[in-house]
Amino acid sequence: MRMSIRSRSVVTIADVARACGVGTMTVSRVINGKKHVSPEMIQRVEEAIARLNYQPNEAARTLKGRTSRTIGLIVPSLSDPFFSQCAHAVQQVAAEQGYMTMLFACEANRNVEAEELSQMRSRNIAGILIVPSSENSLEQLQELRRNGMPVVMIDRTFAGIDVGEVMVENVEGAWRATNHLIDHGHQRILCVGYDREYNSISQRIDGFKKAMQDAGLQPQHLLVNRGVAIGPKVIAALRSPKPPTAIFALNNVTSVAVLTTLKREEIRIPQQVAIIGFDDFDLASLLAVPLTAVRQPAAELGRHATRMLIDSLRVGNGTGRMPSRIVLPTELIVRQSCGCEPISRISHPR
Amino acid sequence: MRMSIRSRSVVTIADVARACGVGTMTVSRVINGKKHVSPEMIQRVEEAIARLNYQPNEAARTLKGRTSRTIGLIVPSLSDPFFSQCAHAVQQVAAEQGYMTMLFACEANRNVEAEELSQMRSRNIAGILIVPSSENSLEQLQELRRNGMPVVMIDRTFAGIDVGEVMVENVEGAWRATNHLIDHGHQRILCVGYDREYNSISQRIDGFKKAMQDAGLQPQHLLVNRGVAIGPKVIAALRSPKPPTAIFALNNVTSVAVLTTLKREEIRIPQQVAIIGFDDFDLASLLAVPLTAVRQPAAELGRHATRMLIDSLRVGNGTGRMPSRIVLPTELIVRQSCGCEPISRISHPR
DNA sequence: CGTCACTGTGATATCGTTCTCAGAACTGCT
DNA sequence: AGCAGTTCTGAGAACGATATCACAGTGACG
Repeated sequence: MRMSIRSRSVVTIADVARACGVGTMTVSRVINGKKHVSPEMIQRVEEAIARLNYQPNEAARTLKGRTSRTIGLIVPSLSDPFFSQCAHAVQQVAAEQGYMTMLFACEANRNVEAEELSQMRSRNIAGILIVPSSENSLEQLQELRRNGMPVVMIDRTFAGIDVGEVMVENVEGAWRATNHLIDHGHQRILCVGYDREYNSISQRIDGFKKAMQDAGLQPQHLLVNRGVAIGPKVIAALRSPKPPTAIFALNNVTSVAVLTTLKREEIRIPQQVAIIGFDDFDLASLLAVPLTAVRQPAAELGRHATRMLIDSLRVGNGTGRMPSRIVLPTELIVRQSCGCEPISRISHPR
Repeated sequence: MRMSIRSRSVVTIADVARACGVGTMTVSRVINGKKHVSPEMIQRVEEAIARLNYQPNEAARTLKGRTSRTIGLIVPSLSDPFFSQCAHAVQQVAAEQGYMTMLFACEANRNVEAEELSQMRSRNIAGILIVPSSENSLEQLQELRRNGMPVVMIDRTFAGIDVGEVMVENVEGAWRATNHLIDHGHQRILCVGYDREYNSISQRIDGFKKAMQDAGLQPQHLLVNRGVAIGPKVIAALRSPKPPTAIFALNNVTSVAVLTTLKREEIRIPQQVAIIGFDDFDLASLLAVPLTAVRQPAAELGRHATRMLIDSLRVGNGTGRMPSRIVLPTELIVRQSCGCEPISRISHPR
């Protein structure tokens, strides 16, 4: 009754030790590259490890107190290319540094986000990267911080929590985009978007306002709650007495929603209304009217955040220190939806 | 010297037991919903768990032999919306079933894929979902299978390995797309794509061939290796003596590459060349010429695969049984790049 | 030659959980 | 009463790795 059908092939450190005729500690020291092992012993052990195809059991290592060498990443969604690019970069950098990534898409569901955070605690996650979706999980994050868990927020922040932050220059980006429209002679510009509760979005709104006010123009806003169809409201605004002649869309999904509606209503861009979006995407240049957009360096965001997190794991294994802040620049990618000539006409084709 | 600066707040099962004045086994039984615990005891323990904010340590559970309740997902890339949608669905279904997802994008790098698989072994992953990128890791997968690890392949398979499979009807999809072009009167159709070594792609090629042969037409192919720019080759073909009048693109990235090139060269779609792509994407309808494409149910693929995997975890905890196979249907989304009228003209707007 | 510092090695305890087994208390049945 | 079969409970041994401590050996230095 002792032998199972298949021995499950679990080679343990003890097996390796036995094969070498040494103690487990010697093997452990070799695995972890610690001092106080003679060269020939290292070789002997390494041979045995290779021969037996031994791999350390991470669960045991984690249990014994070592960091789990796994970082958690929470994003609102993977369908949005901004987040998926970001996630990809995170995963890549983490892997380079010997960390695994545990990925969650919370789909902006508050309870899910909370559940995911609690799962992470359960699993001795080494650190957390999060594009936070709601203030509801702030308390939980605080609690994790207090226990020394490093946390880095990406793209958005909430006040009053000492976490690392990696953001983009939202104010500048929005300011530049708005100015570009103003330079085209637009005076009535509508700022459209969701989720004004996120500071990234509200920063963009600030940038828009500033540009308008600097030009002595009256900013107009159309901000709706998530789940509300924004298209009809845009159409309504366009049919009002003094309609906007340009639209500034505050993010990816807003741009797409607006473009879809404009197309359905056969409203011509940029003749009837110009549009600039915040957050560029791959296919923007292949659209019916190539979209002028503020490019956010999504992958860079992920890379920086991951490095920041892993750095703080390295140094701050004690109390988990050093919340810091990185702000990355954006770039205005001029295509045609703003009213500019096709790029191929004014510069070299590409 | 005993007290650390912060006690790290690790509430263990023993703390809960002590708080209730019972043994740890009783608490364990309550946590796992096992029999032989009195109702009032269950309540007492549950209260203490809530009060102390206790959460079981997954590392310890995993070590003790329980499944790690984590599944691994390997996809070639997250930038491709097909995979990111799929990944999202996986993550969602897994979460519903109480499993976490460990996500990897191997970026079609053979060594990375191998490394990831070995990491998974190390971490007592309960099961593996993979969109395989190369035959190189087949052996490793076999090895894992032999040790009772459930494996489900998504979208592609390789012969000679007994894993679960979730695929789409590639042959039918390609056949239908090709026929649609033939119905438009096209006789010289070029089938373009990468990665012919994947069976999903080769099945699409088969479907294309079959449709052409059924119609008594000569199939033409343009198949290049990954990393090769396909655009120039397409242009060359279009400038040949008897140029194709339609293109069938074998996947997402091919469609986009071809569209980009056609746009740059100012070749009109569908007048100069019609195009249908395999694998639809969100923005296809907003493109300069809305792309007719074969829609693959990416999310469904992920969902089914995850369910299959988790089912096999549930039943086959012994030897890891039941490789099975699911094939999902595709759908031809007719837009305008094939030469059809705009949808809004021939049916209700949407 | 004794003390010290350092290298190389292994026995043992420990991490937090669950499994095994054993016992206590209670039933029901001869 | 005696015995078997429940239900409820807990002590102790795992799981596989690492930290700690102990000990032997080797020079170095006074």
